[in-house]
Amino acid sequence: MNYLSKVMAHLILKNKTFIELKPRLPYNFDANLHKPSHFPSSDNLWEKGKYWITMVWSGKYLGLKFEDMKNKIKVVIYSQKPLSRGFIDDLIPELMWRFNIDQDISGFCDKFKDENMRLIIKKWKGMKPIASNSIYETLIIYIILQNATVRRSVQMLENLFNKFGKKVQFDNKILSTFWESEAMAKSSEEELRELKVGYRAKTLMNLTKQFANKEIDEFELRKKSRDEVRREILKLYGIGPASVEYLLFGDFYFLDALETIPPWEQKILSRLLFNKKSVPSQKILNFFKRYKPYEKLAFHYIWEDLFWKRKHEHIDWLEKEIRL
DNA sequence: CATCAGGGCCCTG
DNA sequence: CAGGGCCCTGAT
Repeated sequence: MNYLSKVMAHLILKNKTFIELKPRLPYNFDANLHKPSHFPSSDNLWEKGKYWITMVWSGKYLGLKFEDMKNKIKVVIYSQKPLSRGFIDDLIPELMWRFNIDQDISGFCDKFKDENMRLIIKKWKGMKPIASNSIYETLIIYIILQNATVRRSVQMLENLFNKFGKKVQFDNKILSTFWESEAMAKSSEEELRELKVGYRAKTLMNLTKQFANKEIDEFELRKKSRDEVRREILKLYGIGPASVEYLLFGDFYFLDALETIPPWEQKILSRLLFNKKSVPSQKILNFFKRYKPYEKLAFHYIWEDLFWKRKHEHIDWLEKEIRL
């Protein structure tokens, strides 16, 4: 296969399987499937009440379409060929986990009555952390976030998609997919560097090999406590306190895990909460203690509320803190 | 032009 | 435990 035909070949996913998921209430479809603070990537697409994302699962490339049906979620699973009953039976619990369909956060939504949080909860009640991806894929994203501006992170991820992933066509969309760790493990640090990932090539390769060698078991990790997960993940080369902070909340759904505030978030929260240029991060951490045991979830509500606002109103000071 | 910092982390001394 | 180096890119 020559280079051109590889680039052009989209997988056509025309087989459809319909399922319905029943989310635990309170549940907010749009606030869960779209996080405006995240950078855009070509493996997913959101519009009000609808969400498309690709998935690599058990060696198959899938397209998922979610639709908001009030208190249930309609999911269409697109695939190249019909899916077996067994395949679907394995997939459903994974969707339940990845899209955090069943977590109960009513304790948080009902508990806090301070003026600021009350108004934010009123808007976003039912917003939860969402992994959307496997832990391998998520760690890749965290690595390309490190020490880079948004534009560069986007560029790195798209380069990786184009080299190692596929393009799939379903429901009139063409989206990128991630890849299986084995595909990247066959590559080399030098080849990765050509994709402009810089010194992260070493980190990506290292991580990829550990997954390809099955040294990390995502499903076992999900059963462990917050501190066990933190310890295990920090052992990984290239994953430090900032990345693990995101991971514990965003992928393992620990709602209290708030221990470090990265510098750029510190600047934004200093302004938002204290109307000052730079407040010590300890002071910010102390502020969130009032939301115990939901410190990180409270952070998430405040953070995403700000970025939802940014979608339809210009916030001058915020724009200056977001380095594109 | 050159220099520098940026959604960090590792390694060294 | 502080601080230099790391790839690349756009800002200054």
